[in-house]
Amino acid sequence: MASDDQPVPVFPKPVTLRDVAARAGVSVATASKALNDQGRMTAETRERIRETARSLGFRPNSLAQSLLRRRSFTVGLLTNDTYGRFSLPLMSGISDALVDAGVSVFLCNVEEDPRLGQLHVEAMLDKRVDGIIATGKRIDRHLPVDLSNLRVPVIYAFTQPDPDAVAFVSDDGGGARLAIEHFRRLGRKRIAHVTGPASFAVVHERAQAYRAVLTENGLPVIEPLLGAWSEAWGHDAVAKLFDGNGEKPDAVFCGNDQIARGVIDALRERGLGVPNDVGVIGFDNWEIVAEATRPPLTSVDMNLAALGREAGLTLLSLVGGKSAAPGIRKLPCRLVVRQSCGRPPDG
Amino acid sequence: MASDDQPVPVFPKPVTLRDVAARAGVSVATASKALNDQGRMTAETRERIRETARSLGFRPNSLAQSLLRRRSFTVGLLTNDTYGRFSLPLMSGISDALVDAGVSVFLCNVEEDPRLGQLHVEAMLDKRVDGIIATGKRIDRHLPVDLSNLRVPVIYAFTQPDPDAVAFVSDDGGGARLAIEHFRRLGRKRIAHVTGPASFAVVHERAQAYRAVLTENGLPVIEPLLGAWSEAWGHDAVAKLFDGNGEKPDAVFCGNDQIARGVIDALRERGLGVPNDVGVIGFDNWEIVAEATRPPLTSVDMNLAALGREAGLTLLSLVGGKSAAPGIRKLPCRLVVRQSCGRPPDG
DNA sequence: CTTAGCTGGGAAAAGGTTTTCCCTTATCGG
DNA sequence: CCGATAAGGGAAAACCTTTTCCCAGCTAAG
Repeated sequence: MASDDQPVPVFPKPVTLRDVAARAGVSVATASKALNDQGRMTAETRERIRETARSLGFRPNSLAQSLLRRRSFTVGLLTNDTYGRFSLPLMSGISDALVDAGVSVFLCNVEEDPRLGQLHVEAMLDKRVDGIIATGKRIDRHLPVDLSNLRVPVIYAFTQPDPDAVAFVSDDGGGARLAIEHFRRLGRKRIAHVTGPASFAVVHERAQAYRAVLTENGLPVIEPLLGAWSEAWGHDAVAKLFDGNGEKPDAVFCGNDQIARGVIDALRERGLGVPNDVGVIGFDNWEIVAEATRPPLTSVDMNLAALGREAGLTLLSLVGGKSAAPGIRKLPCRLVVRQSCGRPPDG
Repeated sequence: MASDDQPVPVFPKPVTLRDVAARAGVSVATASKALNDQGRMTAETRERIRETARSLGFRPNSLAQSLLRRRSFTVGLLTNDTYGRFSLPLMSGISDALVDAGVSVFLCNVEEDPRLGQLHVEAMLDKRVDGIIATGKRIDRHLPVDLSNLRVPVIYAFTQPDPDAVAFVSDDGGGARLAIEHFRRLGRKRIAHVTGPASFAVVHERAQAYRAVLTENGLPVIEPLLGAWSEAWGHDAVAKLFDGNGEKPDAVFCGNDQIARGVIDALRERGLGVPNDVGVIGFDNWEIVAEATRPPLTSVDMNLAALGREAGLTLLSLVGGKSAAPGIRKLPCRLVVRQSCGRPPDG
């Protein structure tokens, strides 16, 4: 009585199926059936109910549906990639694959904190997610959580904790091949490889592909230079490659775009032109870096969005009760050609 | 009969409160009360029920709780920041503020697609999110969706669609002040400003602060150079600033870290040393860029995680029925000092 | 011994939807 | 006109939890 005027904004009560039914003069059962194309009734009744629902702005309460169907139409995405460089493109692909099925995605960044990971996983399970997708920064950089023996299906993207898990990763060996073959086709003869630390599995996988392609083609193999994933390392590596007395490389395949950036800067400092004197290819195709490089950097793209799509669709089929063979699925990379290797294809 | 052996993994049925109650020999009502510290019963009964729940691994079904409480303990985060450079730190802050309240976050990237935006917002509302946080790439870069008159509270972070909305943004003017004051304290006299396009509100806000601080201190104002948010523009801007005949700047305040990067590279090409000849400060403190710059870049950090925290907490109080004054809340930036201005504070 | 009051615990409704089963009425063939 | 059948629609259970009563039994005061 004292205060009819609330300053707090009051939100209207959602309209329920019951409201629709009452307004249309039928039972909730009939209303439900009308809206879901179930049961039998005259076309007019069905249409009348639908029209009523429309005019009232009825939207079924997903919580009630989920409770009954034992499916929440949500999935969880776990990541520890703070800046989202990998996980966001992945997320886009996943979301893209799932949005049409009406599935939404909980994103949880667990950093490297097992406690936080545990907390988020429990929150997801309590919310009855239909499944979980776990990503890492790299295939052998796992999340600080144990997801085995959960009550829901789990899919790994860009990481693989154990051989029995269902995992989608990029074919890094294939990506390396793509790069080296590209150099070869352009006539490059002495191709070097500057990459990240030995502690990463992909470093070895790519190095192996690098050696294989060169050997297959009778080109000299320069022992890959392992270092950090940084620009600074790219810079230093150029010193090792170009400051000696031996024959100099005419191409450098880099483990990521930042290394490539450092390599290009260092080459410029030595008066070597890219792409004329030396061709450079990066990895990751991190557009914001690759495009800003001078010249714009040709780079191997891991197709993360596509990878996310596949992971999303597979999770969906798992949720639907189908089974999926355990193990790794490698998805192909693609080469994005810019101007750091010379002779772009169309021009 | 024909096939007892399913190859599909079968997930165990979740244990319900009913199971706990049956096992403990009480009614579900009593079981519920025992677990929620409600109602009256002997301490032994309560403990027995709790022990039973523990041993059975009971976790309450969040969907059922939500249905009853009319709160889903989820919020939606809308963004159009594909690479997540801004939205991921924001997300971390939000998540951090909400996880203790048991709230999970749906992340939706709507790109620039109104249809996708609509789709995601409807999915969120159907899932009965308790509220929505909308972010943009910049304060005047809005999402392609209309969030007014929704059934749930909405908070904007890093963007503000209209003056009546509740919005949290960084204090870009204050950030600019921080940078210029820093230069001034270090004794820089001719401070230039190279920034983004005129179409961004923050460009003007920062430029105004830039002019104000210089004027207050009797230092010369060099008309800010507006261009793109790119390295290339930073590069070009140096030509405009340093290739003429007039007196040269001894400091450049840049609109983002990429511009700063371009500026530093261009200065180096002209034989000008950073920080000795020219000091440089960036904006955004995008660590992966700022730290890789040579020398490492001093940069204004927008405290996005803190901003996300505030936004999250405010949304929570709004959901709790409290009200929040409409309008913008500006949160302070901070200056992260590295080596691009000379004389770091401690050493 | 009666009655008020407390204690421990349970029955049932509520939340919103879907689905199964049942009932009523109309239609049709004979 | 009778019985069978189909058509249209409704009642109620189910999903799982919380919360509001309510009841039975006991204690203590009068």
